[in-house]
Order: sequence, then C-alpha cells, then structure tokens
Amino acid sequence: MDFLQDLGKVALGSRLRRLGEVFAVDAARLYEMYGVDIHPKWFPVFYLLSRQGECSITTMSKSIGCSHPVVSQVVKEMAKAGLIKTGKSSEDARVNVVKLSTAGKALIPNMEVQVQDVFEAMDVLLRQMRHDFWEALEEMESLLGERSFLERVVERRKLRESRQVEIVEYSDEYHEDFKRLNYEWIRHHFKVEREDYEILEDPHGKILEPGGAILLALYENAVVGTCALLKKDSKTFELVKMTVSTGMRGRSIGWKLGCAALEKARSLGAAKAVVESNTKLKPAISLYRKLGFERGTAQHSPYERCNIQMEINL
Amino acid sequence: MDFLQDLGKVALGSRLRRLGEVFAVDAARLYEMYGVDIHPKWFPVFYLLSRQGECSITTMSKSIGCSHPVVSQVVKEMAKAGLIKTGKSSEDARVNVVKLSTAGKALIPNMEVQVQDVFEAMDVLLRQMRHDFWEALEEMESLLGERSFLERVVERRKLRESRQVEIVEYSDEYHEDFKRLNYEWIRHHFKVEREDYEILEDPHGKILEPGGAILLALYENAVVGTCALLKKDSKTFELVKMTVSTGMRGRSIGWKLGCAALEKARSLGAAKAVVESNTKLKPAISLYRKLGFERGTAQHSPYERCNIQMEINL
DNA sequence: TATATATATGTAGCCAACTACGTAACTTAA
DNA sequence: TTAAGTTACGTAGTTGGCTACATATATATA
Repeated sequence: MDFLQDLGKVALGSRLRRLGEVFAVDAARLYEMYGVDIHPKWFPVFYLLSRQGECSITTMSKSIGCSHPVVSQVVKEMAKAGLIKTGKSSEDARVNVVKLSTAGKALIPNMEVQVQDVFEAMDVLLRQMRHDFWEALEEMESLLGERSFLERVVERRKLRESRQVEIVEYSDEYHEDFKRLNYEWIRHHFKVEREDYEILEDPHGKILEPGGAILLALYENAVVGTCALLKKDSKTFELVKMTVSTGMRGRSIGWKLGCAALEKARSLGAAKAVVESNTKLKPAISLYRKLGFERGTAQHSPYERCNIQMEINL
Repeated sequence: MDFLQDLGKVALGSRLRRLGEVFAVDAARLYEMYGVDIHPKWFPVFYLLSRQGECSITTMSKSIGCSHPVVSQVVKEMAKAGLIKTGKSSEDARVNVVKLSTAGKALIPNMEVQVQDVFEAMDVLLRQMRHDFWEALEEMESLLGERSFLERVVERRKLRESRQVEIVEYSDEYHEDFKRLNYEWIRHHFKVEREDYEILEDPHGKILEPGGAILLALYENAVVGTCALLKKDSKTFELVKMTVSTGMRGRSIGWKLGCAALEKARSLGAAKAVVESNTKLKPAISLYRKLGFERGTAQHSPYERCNIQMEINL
C-alpha cells in the first residue's frame, strides 16, 4: 500500500474505485444475510421493478445509468431464476415489458428491510464523520461536471509548457524556421503577397538593418512562434509576422511574444506601436486587445488581407 | 440517474466506483496524450519499476495492492511489448526479477511529466473545493477500517429487531416454547438436573402458584427468550430460567427481559432479587452486572452447575 | 536425510462491466 | 407507399479484475 501513498493524489481514481469495491463486497454479503436471494448485480433492476411495477429494458438502463446489454443480461438471468416475467408491449412490439413475478415480489419485504438498515447504517456513518463526505462527493462531482479532469490536466500542461517557452532574439540560424512558420500561416488563411516574400526572404535587409527587431519563441530548442518589429519612423514601430505554430497554440505564447516585442520597442525608443490585421482573425485581435492595442484610424496598408489597424501608446 | 438519486446514500458504493471510473477514463486518454504508449492497466507496474529499478512479481502485487496473477499478466504483456526484461533471481530460483528495458526506460521522462501535471491538476482541483475531499476520504477509510460497513449494518439490524421484541407474561400456549428454549441451553452448556425438570414441566405449580412470574420475549410472534421469578420469601425473588434463543443473541433481548423481570419483582413487593449462575457464562454474568446485580454471599444452591450468586436491592 | 510446509509464480477460468454490431420494428419524408 | 433514418433489443466479443489450482523451489523439522 506504500504505493498509493507514494503516488498520493495522482491515484485518487483507483482509491475511489477501491473504496467503492469495499462497499460492494459487503453488499454481496448483505443480500444473503437478509434472505434477498439475488445476485448483487441484479439489485438495481430488482429495486427499480419493485418501485416502478414494470419497465422496458432501455428505461431501466437509462435510470440505472448502465448500458442496455447489462440490463438485458440481468433480466434474462432473473427470468431464469423465476423472479421476473417478460413480454412484448402491445403498443410497440420492439419493447420488452419486464415485471416481477410472484416469487420476485415475495422478496420485496426483505429487500425493503435491508435497504432501510443499510440506509440507517450509512446515515449514522456519515453523521459520525467530522468531514461532510456526502457534500464533498457532490461537490467533486459537480466540479468535474463543469470541467472534466482531462481538461484540467491539459490546462496544467499548457501552463507548464508556456513556462518553458523562451523568447530569444533573431539570428541567422533561425531564418528557415522564421520563413516556414510565417509562410505556413499566411498560406493557411490568405495568400502570400509580394511584401511577405520580400520580408521573409531578407529579414536582415528589411527588418533589422532599418532598425527593427525579430523575436522568436523557443520550446525545447524548437522555434514555435515568431514576431517582428518594423521601424516606421523614429517613434513608431509596427508589429508584424506574429505567428505561433498550430500545435502550440493555447499556451500563451502569443502573449509572451507580444509583451517581449512591446518591451523591445520601448527599449528602441518607440512612443507608439501599431499592428494591422484582419477582423476574421478573432484570436489575433483579442490578443492585441489584451496587449493594450486599441482600434486606430484606418490607414493605407501594403497588405491586401488587412482591414483593421490597431495602435498602442508606449 | 433518478435511480441513484432515489436510492440516495444506499448507493454510495456504486457512486464512488463510478466517480473512480471517470478518472480512469480520463487517465487512459492522458497516457496517449503524453506519449506514454502503455495500456492504462500497465501503469502501476511501470511506475513502480521506474522508481524501484527492479522488483519481483510478489513484491509488486503487494505494493500495488492487487493480486499477483494481475502483475504476472501485465509483466508478460509488457515484456511482449518490449518494455520489460525478466529473469530468474540468482539467490532464489523461484523469483522472477523484473526490470524496465531500454525502451521502457525511454518512456520515463514523459511519464514523469505526466504524473507531475496530473498531480498539479488534482492539487488545484482539491484546493478549489470548499470541502476537504481528501481528508474526508481518509476519514471514511479509517472509519471503515475500525468497523466494516457490514458490521455497521448488522448492528442497525439488531437494533431494529430488538425494538420489535415484545415482553409478555406467560400463558399456557407458551409452555412448549418455554420448555424447548430452556432444555436447549441447559443441554448445550451443562446437563438437565432434577430441579430443572420439575420447574420446566410444571411452571404453573412451581413458579406461578407460589407467587412468582414468567416473562417471555416475542419477536414476530415467536418466543425468542424466557425468564422467570421464583418467590423465595415475601421480600425476595430469584431470577431463573433466563435464556435467549441462539439466533437472536446480541440484540439486547436479555437486557429487556431482565429489566422487565426486575420491574415485575418490584410490583410484586420484592425488596431484593438474587440470581445464580456459573462463572463460565461470561455474557450472562456481564448482563446481570449491567442490570445492577452484585456478587452476593455464596449460599447453598439446588443446582450443581451454579458457582456464583449475585443479588440486587430493589 | 526424508518429509512436511511455505513461498513465488504461472495458468485456467470466472465475473461484471463494457463496446460493436445485427435485426426487427417504428417514424418520417419524399 | 416506399425509402431512409431511428429506436429497442439481443448477441458476440473484449477487458481488467478476481479466485483456484498446479508447479517449482526453499525452508523447517523429525
């Protein structure tokens, strides 16, 4: 058992299942003890029928919350044991109407006594606890209902990965990646324009030498995002070539790149930064807004694809 | 789902298991997502080996807390998948020393990242809760460790049954039951003596007519216990023929009979009641003590089997 | 030393859940 | 009214756990 201890909270699932098993084992003994001579797995069906009178297979599987083959199987077994009578419905020949036989009904009183005792024992047990186990269980179920555990883990993963993302300055070794990522996203959404080609093929001549900058996001030594600052005039830079590789989106890499770029612009003496985009690109617009950009006065853009201009005072 | 609602706390077991399942399903997706290309059920073995280096089958089954065939099976499957190397121990040719292969070890980094993320997600989830689910779980486990759920239900049952036990005065219709129960217990522990025979065959002449009384415990209209008051003198009664049927012990029936008998003695004007027994009969002695009897001065008893005399002032 | 018992493992088979798929019956739309 | 889709149910096969039993080896005891 040191193992569960060791794994601790990671093994909560197994732990819950195991605790459930403990109850199940005891339950099996109880049926015997109370003279309710049924297989434990029959109980849900039996109980349901004792309450509802008659049910179809599907109705039962839905209210019990298990697959219909299980119910079908159980009904077959119980019929063989003489506890159940089945028959076709007169209204819909597909449905199998199931009800308790006389022998089955004869078990009801014992079963009710058993349920009563089990209920009381559980009630006493729960009231004896310092923690409200029942409420805690409900809360856990409801939280997992809002967002599954899987989603929660994925979120942690993205967080961890984003922490491992590093922003670095451009150097020639990144030229291929810089081109690849940008051509990819442009081709995916629009088409490559003359301006794109010129910049991507000659980042040195078109961005760096005129006094701009290029930043790259690295994750595990691979380039997963790019962003550049184009110098417009002594006090103004334009944010361009901002992209994050498809597999790494949702990890705040755009945010990191954006922050780093604005920081860089400030250090280069900028008073204002602008960015052009397309209203189709919702996530991009929303990122720029989060970074502090606001819708600016529309100006002539060299790109066909741009229909919105945003700016920020630094 | 109305079913679980309806059954409420009675179905706690299923509910726990189901919640455990939810985690298990998500876990299965996670292995894939993290590139830990293993069957979910392999995880415990894999994790253990990644920590311990090498283990035997039994060691693993013990620390994981599952049966050894499962481990044996998993090891076979993992070996087939090339993740594990096995070999006989040099010290003990029975033990199968299991360790990760190079391919298996290659998965460790991914697995560790996964465990880390899962741990954090769980930690966040638990800290987000108003109730302390983790503590509640521990408390529940510890309570069930002290006394199993089965025992708790049995206790409720006894309580319920004892509430249904009724104490009535003797009448001739009970003669057979009175005799049967008493002969049974005497024969079981000792042997029937002349005195027993006389009283049991003629309760009217030996008990009632001299001014004594007989009380019976009824459960579902069946006699499940007896007790009589023998008049010794105007102020003293002796408690005799106190017995409870074997199947109904542990339901405080003796206590009920005893209380009723003392009450009856008082109403008959007694100032003192005595009882004779044998020190071998621990439960009987302890019952008398609980009723208020204290060890009295030993007197001559007509029964061979008696070696202790107790009395109480009413 | 011979024998009895304990231990480590593997094999076979059971069990209760599941999914996948086929069939029959009903419902809807052309 | 016919075709297409939906629903109810059963069957078959999978899975992950279990227990029971068989086998080989170790250890303890007469």
